[in-house]
Amino acid sequence: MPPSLSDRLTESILGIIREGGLRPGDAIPSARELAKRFAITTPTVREALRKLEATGAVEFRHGSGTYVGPTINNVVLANPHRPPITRESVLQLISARLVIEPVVAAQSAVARQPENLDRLEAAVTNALVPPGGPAFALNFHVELAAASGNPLLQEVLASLLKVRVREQQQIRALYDNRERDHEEHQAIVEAVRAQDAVRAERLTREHLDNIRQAVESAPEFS
Amino acid sequence: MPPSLSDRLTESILGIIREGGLRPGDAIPSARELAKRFAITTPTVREALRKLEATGAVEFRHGSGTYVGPTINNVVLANPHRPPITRESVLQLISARLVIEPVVAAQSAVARQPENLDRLEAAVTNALVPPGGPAFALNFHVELAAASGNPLLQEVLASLLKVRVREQQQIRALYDNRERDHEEHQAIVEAVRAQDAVRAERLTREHLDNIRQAVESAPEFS
DNA sequence: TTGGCTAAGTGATTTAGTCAGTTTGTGAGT
DNA sequence: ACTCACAAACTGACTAAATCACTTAGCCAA
Repeated sequence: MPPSLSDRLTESILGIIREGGLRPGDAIPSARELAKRFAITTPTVREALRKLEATGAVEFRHGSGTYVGPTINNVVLANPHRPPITRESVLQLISARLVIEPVVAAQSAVARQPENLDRLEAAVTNALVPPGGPAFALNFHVELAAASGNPLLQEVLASLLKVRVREQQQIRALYDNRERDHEEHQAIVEAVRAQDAVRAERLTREHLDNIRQAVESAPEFS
Repeated sequence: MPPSLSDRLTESILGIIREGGLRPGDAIPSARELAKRFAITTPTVREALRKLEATGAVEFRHGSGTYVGPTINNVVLANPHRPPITRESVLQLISARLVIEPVVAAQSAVARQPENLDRLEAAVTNALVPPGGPAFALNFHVELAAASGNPLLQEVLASLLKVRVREQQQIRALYDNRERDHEEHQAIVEAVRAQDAVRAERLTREHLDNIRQAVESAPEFS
């Protein structure tokens, strides 16, 4: 089964982006322009662009243009069409994080890189901004993975945590533990800064265990 | 900015699939049927379906129909539009796996579940089938994660390893270590079966370290 | 300088149709 | 009764030519 025209088109458009050295935020040629260039019609171009949109490779801005998306260089992604959250899936998520995050924290402690530590600090302080604040607040757990120096680990954690944002408000409404979170985050940062991998790992495990207990003790949510 | 018609449409189609209890492989209504049902036109429906196709939520079969895809219930995905492989990205991948997989193996050892162990055994033996064999061969490392009992860990590993298939042939051509792999896989399985988490973790780390050394000592590839 | 208007460019969607595969059932031939 | 060939009927793939909606930039007047 030969790849469809739409498939080849997505590859061609990605080629335009990559060979052109375009980065997230840059504009790509308009749909009409692409249609003319490939000698096809606009609906076909739009199908290809929609596929790229689904994976965050491009973004549409009505009336303005089409732009390179933030996750075009990602290797793994959070499924934008993932199933709705259930209590079970939340606990599964925390279990998975309990396996992965402590060793990632340990890795960050040994691979300490000054510039990433700064971002980690910022994430800790951002955590105390009131809800409704800027949406681009750094996420502590994602930055903790970023401090490992391996962008893949950051992607994995970011993808896993994107699931959470849907229900973040619900959980916070049930159990607002932001102050406690903040203290525990700060302790982890100190361990990472001290390059104490064992302590960073233990503190992260305890931190996530606390979160799990909070969720387990919370009543049902939709 | 209100969600576009296309966005709402993808959600509606997902609703049809989920409320209808459809599972991967099942057929969904034809594009014309969906267009009629939502009182819109087929190009619009196709855009929405293409978005779902990009994430593996649906699959097209020309002349036959549209079907529910294999990854519709995934939380994380391998980016189908990921950037081309480089030597650096391969080493990054192995580094990330070196962080994650050993603890996952340890988790599988403690969470031992008989039925998953059977699949793990099958994956080990499948590894020796000659190249060109069935494409649906179980992957040892994915099944090792599946044995942890947490489907999220399986998804993460499967997504990370999907990157590898593109270059798998290249690596194998440069350094065919299937027999050695097989021995090491078998040793890991035995540790898991014995519920020896510490040994499973150590063996997995050593195994990945060997792979890393093989890649590092290999000459450049495109 | 500021404000509002306008025109060009862009995405969003429609309408109507053709082409190209797949599936299924029917009927002729055995 | 069985089998094979073939013809609908259904499906996705794509085209063609518009119109609507939104954004941006420029211009002009207050």
